Amino acid sequence: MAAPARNAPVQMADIARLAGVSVSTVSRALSDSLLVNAETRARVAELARSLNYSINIGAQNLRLKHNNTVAVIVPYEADTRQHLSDPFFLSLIGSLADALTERGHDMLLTRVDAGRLDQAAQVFHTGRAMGIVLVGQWHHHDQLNQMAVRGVPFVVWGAQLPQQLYATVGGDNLAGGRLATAHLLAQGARRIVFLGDPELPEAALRLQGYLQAHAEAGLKPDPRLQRPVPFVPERVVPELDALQRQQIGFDAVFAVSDLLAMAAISALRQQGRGVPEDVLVAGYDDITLAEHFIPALTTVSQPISEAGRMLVELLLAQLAGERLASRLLTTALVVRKSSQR
Amino acid sequence: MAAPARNAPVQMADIARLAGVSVSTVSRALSDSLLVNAETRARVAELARSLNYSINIGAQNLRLKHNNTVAVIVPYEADTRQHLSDPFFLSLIGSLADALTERGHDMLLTRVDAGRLDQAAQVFHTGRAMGIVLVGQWHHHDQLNQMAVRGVPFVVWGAQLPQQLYATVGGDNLAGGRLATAHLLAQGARRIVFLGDPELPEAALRLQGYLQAHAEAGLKPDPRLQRPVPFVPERVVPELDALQRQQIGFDAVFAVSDLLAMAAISALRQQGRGVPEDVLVAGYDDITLAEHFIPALTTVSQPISEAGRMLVELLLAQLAGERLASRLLTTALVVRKSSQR
DNA sequence: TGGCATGATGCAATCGATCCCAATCCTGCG
DNA sequence: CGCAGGATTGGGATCGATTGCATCATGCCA
Repeated sequence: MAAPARNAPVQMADIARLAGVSVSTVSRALSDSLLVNAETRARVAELARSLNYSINIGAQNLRLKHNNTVAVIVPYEADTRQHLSDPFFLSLIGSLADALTERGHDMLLTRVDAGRLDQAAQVFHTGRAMGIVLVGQWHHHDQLNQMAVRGVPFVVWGAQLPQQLYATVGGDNLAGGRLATAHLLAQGARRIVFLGDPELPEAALRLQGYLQAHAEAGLKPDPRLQRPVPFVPERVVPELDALQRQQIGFDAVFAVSDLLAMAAISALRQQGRGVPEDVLVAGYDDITLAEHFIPALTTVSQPISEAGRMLVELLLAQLAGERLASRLLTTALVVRKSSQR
Repeated sequence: MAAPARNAPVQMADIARLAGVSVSTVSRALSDSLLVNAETRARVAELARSLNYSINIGAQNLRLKHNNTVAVIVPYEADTRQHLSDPFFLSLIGSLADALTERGHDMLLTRVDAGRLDQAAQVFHTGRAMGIVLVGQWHHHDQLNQMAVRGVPFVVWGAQLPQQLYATVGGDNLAGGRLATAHLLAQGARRIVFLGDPELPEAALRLQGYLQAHAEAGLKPDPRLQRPVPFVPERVVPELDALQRQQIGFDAVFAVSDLLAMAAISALRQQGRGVPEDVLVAGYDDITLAEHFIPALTTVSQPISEAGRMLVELLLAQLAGERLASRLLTTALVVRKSSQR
């Protein structure tokens, strides 16, 4: 058994003493500097290994004034005390973790109150992270512009807005909304419910796509079919019930997230209406389960792992001084059972 | 507009100069020390606020030799290059993020090759984190015991094993397996397929529960019904096809994860067998979608957010010097459509 | 009026690394 | 034999904070 080096945070000084050299030399040796004699270098390296030494990153960062951790910040709505649960965001976090690990960066996962989004900058100002990836929907354009002006390096997953001073990566929400809607129309649907909160830039763009598709088909959708529900599955049932009560007919549903779409299908079932027999449904995100859901869910896929890589790439570019433009990722319609009679 | 403090990492020295006092005083003032005159204290605080100063955590940690970030480590299988996608683990990560945020800790999310699990300790030895939460299935009991011996503070989400020197938090897998199986038996099933890889301690325990339930009912399950599939939905189809080809009949399926269960339902559909009419199915985890799946999925729920809190609690206790025992979280059977004729 | 307790502040060492600037040793050449 | 110059190595300042101890002014009491 190896020595149980219990309370022994080995450090350079220890190695130096044991090797009979100075800390300077140890430091150089461990960073493979050619300035130190090959033999000494080997001896020090060996000693370090056998002592199970690992450098103190904090001290190193302080001295070098650098830092390779990236903060991934997920805002939450303080009022709903909403927890981290939407599969899409979780997947995005997973993909960010993968992308960052691949490039040798650490990932700090933090949550902040969406109302105090400027707090996000703290993680940068305190030197905990070199840059920030902001994940999630938000209504806080201005706060973000402020942060950008203050020189905080960050990128955002979300929609592109006019006058934005920061870089975003996001799916092409307009195209996505248009694709899904056009598909439903092509399948014969004429009264398509839109489920989503247009207060959020991403949902708003999808709604625009929805309207555009109608226009292209020479149709004008009934505005009563646009139902502003937040990203909360529980809110879907009452919405559909309301439609029924108000006798507003519909033959299809386009939801801004798969979670909402699935909740809708389930609610329709309760009402005794089958999908896709009676109502066609399309969702958004293409989460893992969309495919396995019954009926398999037609949806707009967002390239999640590309999103992670892209966000990281943009952030790193920004840190390197370049200023890359925002990226619009192409979204694709995935046609499955739920939208085909 | 506030001054765009572009490249100005304000620091104590700056405040000191502007306030006409020494850094010592600033340091004390900002930490509300009674040693400094109330008036000076206020002046310094005000100055700090107006300069938008925030302390450099790295330097502070170095000096104080403390640290409040916790590393959450998700091992991955190097061969499958498996990405972070299982909803259950992602949810667990979410709940950990919540629990840690609540207690004011930072969360470092890291991935390591499951084969080199000892690398996990690096994050501690380099001083990046004060402790570790290890998430996910593993076959690496020994490496973990090693880490424990070396004094690395960590807790594990997983099964309790004999001779383990570290603390775990996990669902009561035995009870879970027993509950689900007993329920299926009570519904009249007699030949229940078990889908899961018993190489993983958690799945093994669920299998044990499966066997126990049979024994309690005075039944002996056909061993050919135990199908070792990894946590990968794609592997389910061939498995069920094989059963069909080999003419091994069955009237129910118990899968060790909801993802597998859903894949199974979908595969059965392909074979032309309905759930629950022809085959009863139960899953495990109770992920968000289990409820919305059609048919709604009977499953064993694991208290995810409690899990997050518990893991954090155990880790913090360990860091405080106490050594709390491992925790077995009670699992509950959630009966839904998929298991009821 | 001198002595001393008390309150407020500053100096300088320290945390664990890095790296500039010597200092030392060795070798080769004039 | 002396010295230039290269190869190694060490000393000590530094990164941005914290804190023990010294210092200094003040006020109170004998």
